[in-house]
Amino acid sequence: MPRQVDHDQRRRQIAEAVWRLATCGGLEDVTLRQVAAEAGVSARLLQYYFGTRDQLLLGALEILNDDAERRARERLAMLGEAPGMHAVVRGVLLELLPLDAERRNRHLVYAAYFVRFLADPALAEVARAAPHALENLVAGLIAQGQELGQVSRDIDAAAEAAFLVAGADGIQATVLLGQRTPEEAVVLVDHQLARVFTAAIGG
Amino acid sequence: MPRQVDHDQRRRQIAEAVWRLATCGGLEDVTLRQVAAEAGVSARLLQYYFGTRDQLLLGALEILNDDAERRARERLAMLGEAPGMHAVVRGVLLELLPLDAERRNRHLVYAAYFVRFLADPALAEVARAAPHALENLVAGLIAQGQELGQVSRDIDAAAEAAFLVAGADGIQATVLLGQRTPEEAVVLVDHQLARVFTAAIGG
DNA sequence: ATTTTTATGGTGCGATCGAACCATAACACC
DNA sequence: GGTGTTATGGTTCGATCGCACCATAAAAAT
Repeated sequence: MPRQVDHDQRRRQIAEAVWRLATCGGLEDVTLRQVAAEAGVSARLLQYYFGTRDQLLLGALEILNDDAERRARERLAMLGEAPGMHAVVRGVLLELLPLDAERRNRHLVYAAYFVRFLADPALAEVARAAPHALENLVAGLIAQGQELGQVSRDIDAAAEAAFLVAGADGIQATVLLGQRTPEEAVVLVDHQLARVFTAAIGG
Repeated sequence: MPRQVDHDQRRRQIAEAVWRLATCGGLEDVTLRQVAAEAGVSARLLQYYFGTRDQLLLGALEILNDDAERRARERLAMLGEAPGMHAVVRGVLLELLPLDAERRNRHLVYAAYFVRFLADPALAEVARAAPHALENLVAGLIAQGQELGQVSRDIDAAAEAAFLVAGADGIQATVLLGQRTPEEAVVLVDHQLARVFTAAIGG
């Protein structure tokens, strides 16, 4: 059935236009007419595929989230088999940094949506799940590292995971603002990881 | 001269209306008419005191920054004389957390402006200075702590300062999103501080 | 072959936006 | 007591917004 594919491709084409506009001028620049022009379709099509403007913003965010999760899984799979706790945690944290255009734009879009997350319940639900799941994932990996002797028993896995994720998130913002290069950001993350994991970086 | 006072009070009154609207719906809700209604003045007055809408957004941000710096100095001064490195660093980091309505609203406004920081050069300049200055301040305090024997010589002051500030910034976001209570945020920051500073919290 | 569904473009309407413009009290200055 | 300057309200205009509505070609279903 090529129909569902076409349908999803159209939605993606429109969603990408939303992202581009949001990264440049925030959500206030994401007007139906501008999105239509950016996507190269008629404004009527936005209504057809998404409905109202709020639903368009919500839909574009859902597609972005799906992309983020899929790409993260791909990159983690590229670490090879049995990658080791250190490498996996590193991979998760690096996913939060704007190391390439794709991740940079993704986090810019999240920033544009941020304030709306607090007011709009529908958006809040979409954004609520991800960060907490990330922390738990990292906490679990650190705890596993403790059982394998790669991490000291002295450290609090949950507290350390929360601060690592939060730190990566904060460093992300500084990179987006141009106050730090992506390379410097990676060095900072690795510095903290080296403290938590006794083994060296190269697995 | 009561005139300058009146002038600044009017600007502040209008700026506060901008902040309130920005925290609720982002910058797209900050329309001239809405700001005028929220501030209880006529729309004409916004033009009189700020000019165009862009200048209004810029002016409101400058007033917010002045407030932030002044309040931070006040709170740091409240630590008493000779507060110790640990307490000062803690005070700086806690200033980044939304521990009360004032700081919460302040960081919400920053979040609403964030994307625009990247596109608008005038706004970028206002936002560029603060974070880097904070990191350098914390790095200097940690280095002082090393000379006083309160901090181990093994740690990298600059790298640790950067990650502490970034971590506090990331934790701030989780608190704003309601994923963590302010109390939990303080615990997380203190956990990291206790690692860096060998002495106990209570100075 | 006809009828329904899908996919697309265009147009128009009421509301709102930013900003320029006009009017005028209140006060300052000489 | 004129005479500017400051501080304020109101009105209006062209542009744009979100969106409802209408038309229709292509495809699917019957």
